[in-house]
Amino acid sequence: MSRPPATKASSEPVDEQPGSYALLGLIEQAGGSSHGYSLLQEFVPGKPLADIIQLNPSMLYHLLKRLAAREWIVIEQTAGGAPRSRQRCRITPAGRDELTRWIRTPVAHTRELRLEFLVKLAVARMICPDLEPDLVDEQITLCHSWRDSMVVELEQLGEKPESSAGFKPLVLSLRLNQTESACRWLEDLLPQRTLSRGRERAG
Amino acid sequence: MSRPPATKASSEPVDEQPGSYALLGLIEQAGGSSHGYSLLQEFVPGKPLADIIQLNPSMLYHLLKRLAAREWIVIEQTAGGAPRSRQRCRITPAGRDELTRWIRTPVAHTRELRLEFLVKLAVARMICPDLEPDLVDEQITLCHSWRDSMVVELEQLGEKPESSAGFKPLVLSLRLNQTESACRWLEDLLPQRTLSRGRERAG
DNA sequence: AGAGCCATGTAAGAGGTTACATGATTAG
DNA sequence: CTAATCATGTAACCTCTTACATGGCTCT
Repeated sequence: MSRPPATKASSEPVDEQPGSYALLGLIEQAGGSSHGYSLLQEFVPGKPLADIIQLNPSMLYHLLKRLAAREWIVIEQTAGGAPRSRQRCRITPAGRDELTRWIRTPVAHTRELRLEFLVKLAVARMICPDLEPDLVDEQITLCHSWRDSMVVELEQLGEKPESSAGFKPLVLSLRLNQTESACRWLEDLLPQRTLSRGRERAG
Repeated sequence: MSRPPATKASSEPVDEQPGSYALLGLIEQAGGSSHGYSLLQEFVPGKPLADIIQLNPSMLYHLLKRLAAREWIVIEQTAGGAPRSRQRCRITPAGRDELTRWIRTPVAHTRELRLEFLVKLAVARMICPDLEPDLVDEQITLCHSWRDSMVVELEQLGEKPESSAGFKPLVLSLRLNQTESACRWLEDLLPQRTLSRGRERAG
C-alpha cells in the first residue's frame, strides 16, 4: 500500500482522495479520535458532508486503513474479546499537518471544485473556520490565472488559421467558459462569510 | 467511468466509452474497415481527434477487442505466417446501427460535454455531417431542461430555510452555473452550421 | 424469538493506467 | 549494425462499486 504509482517520478506525494480528508477532518473535529461507525453517520442524508460526497461502509473502512498505512491516523482495537469490536481512530501529528496542508492547497482543476473544493470548505468550516476566506481567495486567484492563460492560448490559436481545423479552439472555449463560471461561483461564495444567515441568493 | 457497474440489472445496454465510438467512427469513415495501427495514427498530436481524446496503443487494442466482443466489428488476421501480422477490423451492420444511435443520443451530463459530446461531434463531421445541426440542437434542448429543473430545485430549496445549513444550495448553484455556461457554449456552436461546406478550413 | 441496528469488514468484479514484450521491416 | 518505426498485445497494479458475511446487542 506504499503507493508508489511508479508513474510520476514518485517524488510527488500524491494526495489521497477527498473522502480520506473528509474522514481526517471528522476525526479532528471529534477531538482527535473517533471510530468507524460514528464517522459513517456523518455521511447519511441530512448531514452536511452527505450533500457533497457519499461514502459507503466498505469504502469508509478501506479509506481508514489507507490513512493508517500513511500513519495519518492510528487504529486501536478497544475491546479485546469480540471478533468485531469497536475500533478507535486517533489522528497523528503527521495527519494533522497533512490535513491542514491539504485544506490550504487550492484544487488544481475546475472539475475538482464540485467535490474536492467543497469538501475542503466543509472541513475548514468544521475545524478552522477562520481559514475559509483565505481558502476561497486563493482558489479564486488560481481560477483567474487559469482563465487568463486560456484567454492567451485562445488568442494564439486565433492567430494561426490552420488551428481552426482542429478541435482545440472548441475544447479551449468550453474550458474557458467553465472556468469563468467557476470564478463567478467562487466570488459569490465570498459575501457569505459576512452574512451569518437569512440571506439566500438563488443563482 | 460514469458506467453503472455491471451488477445493476444488466438489462441496460450500457454505452461503451467515447473512445470505442471514436474507433467505430474511424473504421466507418475508412470505408468500413481498417486496422489497429492506422487507427492509432488518428490519435497522434495534430489529428483532429487527438485534440479531444487520447488513446494509447494498449487501450486502443483493448477497445477493439471489446468492440469485437459486442459484434460491432469483426477482426480478421490478414497475413498467416507472422506471429503479429496486420489485423483487419471490419464494421458490422450492428456496429453501424449502434454508431448512428450513439451519435444521435445527447450526452446525459454536463461533464460529458468535454469528452463524449465532442467525440460525437467529431465523428458526425466525419461520417454524417448533415446530422451536426440536429445533434447540437438536441443537446441544447436537453441542457436547457437540466437548467430549468435546477432552477426549480434551487427555488424549492430557498423556500425551506433549514436547507441553507447544508451544502445542497452550493452544489446546485455550481452545477447550474456550469450548465448555463454549457448552454451558451453549445449555442455558439450553432452558427457554424451555416458555413456548411466546411471543407475549406483544411487549408 | 425475530427485527433491526451496531460495527467491521471480505469477495468479486469492472475498468483504467503504465510498463514492458515481441518480432518484422526499413533507414542511416 | 543500430535505430526507428510498424504492429500488437500481456502483465501488474490501482481504484471504485456492490453484494454479502459476521456477530453482538436491544427492543418488542
